[in-house]
Amino acid sequence: MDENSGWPPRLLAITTFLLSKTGRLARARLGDRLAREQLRLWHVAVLTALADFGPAIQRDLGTRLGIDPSDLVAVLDDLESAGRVTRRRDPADRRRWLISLTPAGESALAAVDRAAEETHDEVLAPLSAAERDLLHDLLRRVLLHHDTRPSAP
Amino acid sequence: MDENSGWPPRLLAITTFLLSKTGRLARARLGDRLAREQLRLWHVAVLTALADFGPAIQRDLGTRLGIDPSDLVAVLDDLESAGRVTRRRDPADRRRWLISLTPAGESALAAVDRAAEETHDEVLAPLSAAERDLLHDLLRRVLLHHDTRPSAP
DNA sequence: CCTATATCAGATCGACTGACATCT
DNA sequence: CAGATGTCAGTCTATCTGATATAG
Repeated sequence: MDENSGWPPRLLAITTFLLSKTGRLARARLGDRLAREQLRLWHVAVLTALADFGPAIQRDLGTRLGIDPSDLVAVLDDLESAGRVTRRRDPADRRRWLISLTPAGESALAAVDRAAEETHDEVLAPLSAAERDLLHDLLRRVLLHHDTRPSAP
Repeated sequence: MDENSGWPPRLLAITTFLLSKTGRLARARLGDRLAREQLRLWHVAVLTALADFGPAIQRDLGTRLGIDPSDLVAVLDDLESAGRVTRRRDPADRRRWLISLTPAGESALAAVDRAAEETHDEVLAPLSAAERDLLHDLLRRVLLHHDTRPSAP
């Protein structure tokens, strides 16, 4: 089975190489589908955070999602000009912006769900449903074990 | 378990998101260890290809590994100036360079094996040995299913 | 005065594109 | 001449740094 893959067997033996390659594949395919909805991955991360945790201060969004504060600016500019989030000053601390999801943002999330499903069918095609669940669980445990991003504000 | 992870549950539900994140994690950690040996990931790919398949024409290396021919130039420049590969003109077709592994290249590969093992212990820490094998097999099947890179010239 | 927040300008890196000299 | 091979210059994107204006 190694023989017709084209990859050097020594490379295929390195699990982190496989992770890196499949990760890049997954990112590219998901990104393609999201682009049809005028969305990028960071946009999705922000929308899901607002949907799951409610309105948030810009800075907290950044630390929670692990996106650089300076890059978050442009992401929110995009989402705001598309009407998917609103930026309001926090009356209690006027340095802060309070970010909220709009109905347009919620419907964008519905499109994200469809895009994710389609991407899974494509990317995980060689795996059975049970194997997909298994892969999901393994990856989830790996990610959460290493995560430095989050923690409570 | 979702509650203390910091990530939005909706994001964690997307397998391709997990793949993307863990892939980036794996790439970063492996890259750190390889940097100690003055190696990058593309350097490793080239060295393994030469070790597994023997000397190769530059262009075949590029198509086999899926690296852009123009980027391969710099990768080989690095490896050659470090004495890890040699570039010789193909006497039969003087447009072509014939790339060969040197003893220094082989010993670099030994260092790569150590780096990969250390990285696995770090990145896959939350998984048992059996689970690591399982993850490896699942990722391998996903990657090989999608691969467009290889095939015979 | 010192810190926090948001923003902007720029460096860096990896992947990709287009032009080109050399050789078959 | 047409096509293949390797090389160089430049673009594009994502990520990260550093400086700055405003507010607490």
